[in-house]
Amino acid sequence: MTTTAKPSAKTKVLDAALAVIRTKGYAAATVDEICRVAGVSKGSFFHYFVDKEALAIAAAEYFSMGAAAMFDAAPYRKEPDARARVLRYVDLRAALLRGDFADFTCLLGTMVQETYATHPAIREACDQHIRLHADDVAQDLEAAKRTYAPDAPWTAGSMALFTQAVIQGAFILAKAHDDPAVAAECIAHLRRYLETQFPDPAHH
Amino acid sequence: MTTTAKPSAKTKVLDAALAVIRTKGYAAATVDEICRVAGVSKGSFFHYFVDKEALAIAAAEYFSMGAAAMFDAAPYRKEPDARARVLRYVDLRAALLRGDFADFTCLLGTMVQETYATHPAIREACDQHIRLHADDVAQDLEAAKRTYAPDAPWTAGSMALFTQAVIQGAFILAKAHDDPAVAAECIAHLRRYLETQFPDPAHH
DNA sequence: TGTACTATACCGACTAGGCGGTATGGTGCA
DNA sequence: TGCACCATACCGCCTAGTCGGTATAGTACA
Repeated sequence: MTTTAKPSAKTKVLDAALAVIRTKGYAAATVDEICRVAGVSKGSFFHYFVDKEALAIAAAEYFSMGAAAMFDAAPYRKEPDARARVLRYVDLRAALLRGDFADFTCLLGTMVQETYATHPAIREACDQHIRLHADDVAQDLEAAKRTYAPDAPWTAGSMALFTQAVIQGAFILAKAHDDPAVAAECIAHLRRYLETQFPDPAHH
Repeated sequence: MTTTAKPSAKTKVLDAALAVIRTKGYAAATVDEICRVAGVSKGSFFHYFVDKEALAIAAAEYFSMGAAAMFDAAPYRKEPDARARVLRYVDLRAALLRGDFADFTCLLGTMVQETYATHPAIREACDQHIRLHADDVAQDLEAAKRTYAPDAPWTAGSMALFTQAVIQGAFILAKAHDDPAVAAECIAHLRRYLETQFPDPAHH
């Protein structure tokens, strides 16, 4: 994709919003700072977004669409076996833990923590996009379940949400300890759980 | 304990801070609102806390100590078998998902998300207290591992952090979907994982 | 016992600055 | 000429934090 040819002011604001909000949260992210980081005037900002809350909702969608495009284009998608696809998805999530926290942590999880009670529209947007991604994961899980664990006592949807919970929680612990390695360990446990729930006949 | 006889202004502020920060996050929680909820003047607030950041750090400790006392007094602590103790801890975490989100979600996870980059002292306090609790869990896990899974490829410490990650992530998903049941499902998966990692000879 | 002094707990009006948001006007392109 | 886009100056409110002060209780000493 990389539509870096002519980044419009709107796109620059959205990119800046991702960076700033992921670093300091929604409430502490000021419109002025987002404009400064975007290299855009306040007039431009309010030309595209009626208020700060609207930016947050747009940023949630922007983040979600970007992530979806990225996962959709990832090589693991071509893996024919559903079980392997699930595990490779988890491996990809672990491999993404590089660079600053603002580069790999989840905007949705960060925002919803502090807005769920005060900004219902933001909460709703975060929920929607988290579930959009979880549904993608659930499709692979469903396929893998049919083949490898047809009688498992959980649904693919529930397992998909669990994967997202582990990832979100891993981000929190990593931020707290200031070390992405903590998140990697958590994802390793998630992988082990999935392996046990989808017993591989080849390794039996 | 229940020293509810004469709640000092300081204690009232700390209780109010827990409620307000868990509802709207650190940045959006204003000193004025915390004072209002506490029924205390602003003068009292700054008599006990040099600034808002100091309150956050004190609140982290207050929350942590309260939680530690609660878990320490919980009946599952008397369970002689370490494996059962671990599982009953998880069951307790699930049982606690009652009432408003501000009643059962974690202050530390909420605060660290939005302060890790901007308030190092708060980040440090959250990390310290998360790990304090994780260390308690790790002790039971270590004992269970010795008996039920001596050759498992993970450490008790790593597994303890994983349990906390699942719980933190479960809170995020529950807030996003506005339904604590989501968190309960996640914790059920965590329980299943622990069961597989500590194979029970009785059920074999 | 009474009195002077000190320390601690607490109060609420106030300030200075930062905040989200607005008003107005300029610029480039159809 | 009109419109989309962008810039700057500005506004009013809200914020964390300050400051001068009061109430209460304990202590020292005659």
